[in-house]
Amino acid sequence: MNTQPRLTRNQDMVFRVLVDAKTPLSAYTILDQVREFGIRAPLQIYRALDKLQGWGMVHRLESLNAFIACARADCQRHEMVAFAICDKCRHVSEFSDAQVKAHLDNWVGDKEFLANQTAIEIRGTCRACAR
Amino acid sequence: MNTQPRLTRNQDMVFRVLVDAKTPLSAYTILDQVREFGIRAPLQIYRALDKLQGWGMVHRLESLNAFIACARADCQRHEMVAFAICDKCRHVSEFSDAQVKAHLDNWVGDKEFLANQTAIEIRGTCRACAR
DNA sequence: ATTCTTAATGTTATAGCATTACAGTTTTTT
DNA sequence: AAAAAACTGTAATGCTATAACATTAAGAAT
Repeated sequence: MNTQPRLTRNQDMVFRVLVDAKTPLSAYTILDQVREFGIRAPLQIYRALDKLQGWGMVHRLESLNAFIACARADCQRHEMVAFAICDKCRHVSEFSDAQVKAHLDNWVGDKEFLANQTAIEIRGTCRACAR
Repeated sequence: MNTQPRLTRNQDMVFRVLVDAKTPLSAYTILDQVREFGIRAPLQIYRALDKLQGWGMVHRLESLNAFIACARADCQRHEMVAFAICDKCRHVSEFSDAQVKAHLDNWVGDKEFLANQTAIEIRGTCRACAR
């Protein structure tokens, strides 16, 4: 988890696209939106995403194969983060629960498992879509 | 979450492969192992996996795009399940933590989010690989 | 038993997601 | 200025998943 320098051109473009979209985007969708600025290949997107993830500015949603900008103004804190993903409108709520983190930490501690990264993704229907 | 009838030929083959492998397998890896029995197309695997997942006999590991047989002898109970995945040896520990479940239920309850399915996947290094 | 209905199968083609390999450029450090 | 490190560009390829359509098998009802 590196410390974050100034963004490069590609990184900045990718990040802006994700910030503007309120919804998760696949790498190829991002690509489509930056083609007009000269980016042509998927790898250019994936490389930028890797860096942005490393800095905690972007999260990968494993169950969607998609990416979303970090919801928190200050992207420095990296506690355990969880997502509630609406399967109807694709809205994503990001939250972090200290108690959930504590319990999982506890479990892996017991097993002497060295946790690196944790994905918690709840799929379902948000309140707005539930009617 | 259907009730489970007797397995069909394809379902049975796919399930056996997953039970024998102690480690998660991709759909295409499964396919390779059942080609000799006449299965030729990915879709045949995916269809069997869908059913097996519906019956709780197989879990999908979202962060690996892979599948694993349920670790519990009795595959009927479907509480919230979590996985600790070793990135070195690919060993997967399946566990379920009532307290984690309670906290997440709590959170989604507050938000009036209708949870359907929850993935909790901890990536890291297991004890055996940590030396 | 024959019909009706539903579920599962087989096959081809295609869509969507991600990485390897290699060459070149820019930026930072010394 | 030279060396090292980070980033970029491009093409090719590999892995994951589904759409569409035709067929077959299995179970239920009369």
